[in-house]
Amino acid sequence: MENNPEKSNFIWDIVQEDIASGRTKAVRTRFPPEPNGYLHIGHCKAMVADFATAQRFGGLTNLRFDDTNPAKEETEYVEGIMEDIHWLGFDWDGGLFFASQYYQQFYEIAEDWIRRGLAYVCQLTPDQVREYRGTLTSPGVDSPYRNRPAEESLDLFRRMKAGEFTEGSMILRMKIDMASPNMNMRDPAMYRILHQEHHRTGNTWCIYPMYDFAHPLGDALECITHSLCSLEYEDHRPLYDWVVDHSAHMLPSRPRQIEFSRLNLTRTIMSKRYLRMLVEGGYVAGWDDPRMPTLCAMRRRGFPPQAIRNFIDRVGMSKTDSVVDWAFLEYCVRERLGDIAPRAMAVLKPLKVILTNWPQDRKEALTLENHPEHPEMGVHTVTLTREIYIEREDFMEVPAKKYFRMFPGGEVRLKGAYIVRCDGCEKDAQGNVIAAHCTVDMDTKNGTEGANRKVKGTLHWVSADPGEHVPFEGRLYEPLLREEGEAGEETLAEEAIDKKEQFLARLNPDSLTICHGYLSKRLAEAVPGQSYQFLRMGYFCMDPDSNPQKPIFNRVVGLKDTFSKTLGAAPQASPK
RNA sequence: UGGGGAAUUGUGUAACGGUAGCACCUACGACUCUGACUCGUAUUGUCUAGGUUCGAAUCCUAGUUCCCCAGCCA
Repeated sequence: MENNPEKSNFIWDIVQEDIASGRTKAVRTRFPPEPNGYLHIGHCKAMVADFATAQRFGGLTNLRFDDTNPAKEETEYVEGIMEDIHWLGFDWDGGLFFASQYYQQFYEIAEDWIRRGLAYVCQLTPDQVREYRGTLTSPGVDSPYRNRPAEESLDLFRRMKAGEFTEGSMILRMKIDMASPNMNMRDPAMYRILHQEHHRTGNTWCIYPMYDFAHPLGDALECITHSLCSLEYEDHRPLYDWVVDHSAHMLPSRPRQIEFSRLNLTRTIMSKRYLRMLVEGGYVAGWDDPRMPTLCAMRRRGFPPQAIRNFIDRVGMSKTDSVVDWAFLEYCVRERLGDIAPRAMAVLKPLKVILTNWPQDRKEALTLENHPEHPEMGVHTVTLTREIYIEREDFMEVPAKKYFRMFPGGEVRLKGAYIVRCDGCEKDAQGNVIAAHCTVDMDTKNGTEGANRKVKGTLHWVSADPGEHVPFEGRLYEPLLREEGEAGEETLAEEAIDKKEQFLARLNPDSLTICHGYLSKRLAEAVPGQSYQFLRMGYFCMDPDSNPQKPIFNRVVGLKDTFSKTLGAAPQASPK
């Protein structure tokens, strides 16, 4: 799909031109995550941009961990990120790299710059640096250290490296232009002192390069032709080019940065900071809580990787700020699962139904197809007994308009079994319906001539016989955030409330619903990670925390439901 | 009030001076032993105002709105 020659995008057009002009010989891209957290759906767009662009032009993609800040980075994340990339079906055919492996080369370039008067050691305090930087509308002021002799900076820089100074006492800065209208060009920091153990280089270094210095150099060192990144780096591009240009004599190539818009999703937060808050504040069960937008969470929830790739491909690539509807992702998931997920019957919120004319001990095995469109996927059997469970919402004592499920006096088909007529229901002392009574039309068994009679409704069901079903826990998910403009959100406009509170107030209290139901017995053989379509209820994936005593299924996504909308539209008098 | 970007239906994205298309969403209908799937139909769009042109989403001019930038984060 990403190689469809019919479809292009502005990035591929640029690459194409670069190839045509001879500027680019062999396309090479890089995917450069910082190992300071888990990848989320937003990263997929960058991943597809990087990997698919190279694939399209027969090039290679490097995986490069941008590990220039030891304070935030951990090996755990390196491993998680690699797992997620592979899960999505990508491979770093260009090789695996770490920015930290270039520390020595970066250092040599830095010394070269100092000698050439392109960098200096600055001993302003962090606060002073900020003051000297000026503002968006007023130019900055030169640091008093800006024109110190190169030998002095060189000596200081070497002693910085040797660990003689404390964190924050000095930095190495590029000497560009403190009056530049582009804030990034106002003598940006190249190196800061960090007495921190690095997850790969240990204590070898105590000075660490900044992104703006390390990234372009890493790209150039790896002969990256097209360095793709998100829009907020647009005004770093002049700096990116400056860095490459001023060390060109020490670099093998001249990369080009191209920016594209990030992926945003409705009712989803993508900021690492807020995601961390959710995890650490206990609002979710962890980084892989199925409500999270992280890839490990989506994997656990049961999103097929192919669906995510299709989604990203369809969202497209542009420079327009955009927010994609969550429903579009769900569509892609349904499309994929609809094709590959075996069908099964499971009742989420059970209501007992007694088939009054069915003999007490009669058990009848019935055959159900595993997939209506893929007969090669085979069949499975279910057992009909006198007492069964149906979905609570499939029964109404007083039927709503256009309701063609079970109600007294009405007929429905039990999927794969018989047509039954409902005769009435039992209630408890509070008036709640606790069971429905039906008569089976014995001439309508699935597959026989009599079954061809048309009835409007077909219900899924599970035998109530303990030997014929498995109790399970179903976890139903909704987006983590409330609908935009939903009731309760208007209060958030108050300036008085701080950002964190505003965010927490947007949390959807109904993002997780747990229900206890029954699986048809065949699902006892399910394994974690495997997805099924529970007939009429949606796609479900067995959770890794499942055990044979208590299977747990996550609802990946519901089926498209046009009926409940019409039901919801017409106000109902009937109690829940 | 500095600099850098972006504006095409409710959403996302095409159209590269020549019929504004596709997908999602929505609505209605057909089909159906899943109110699913599938199929069909329909509504809604070029930020504004000028200009160039036989012809403008596209080129020009002026404006409007939105996003990003003042980390020793990436």
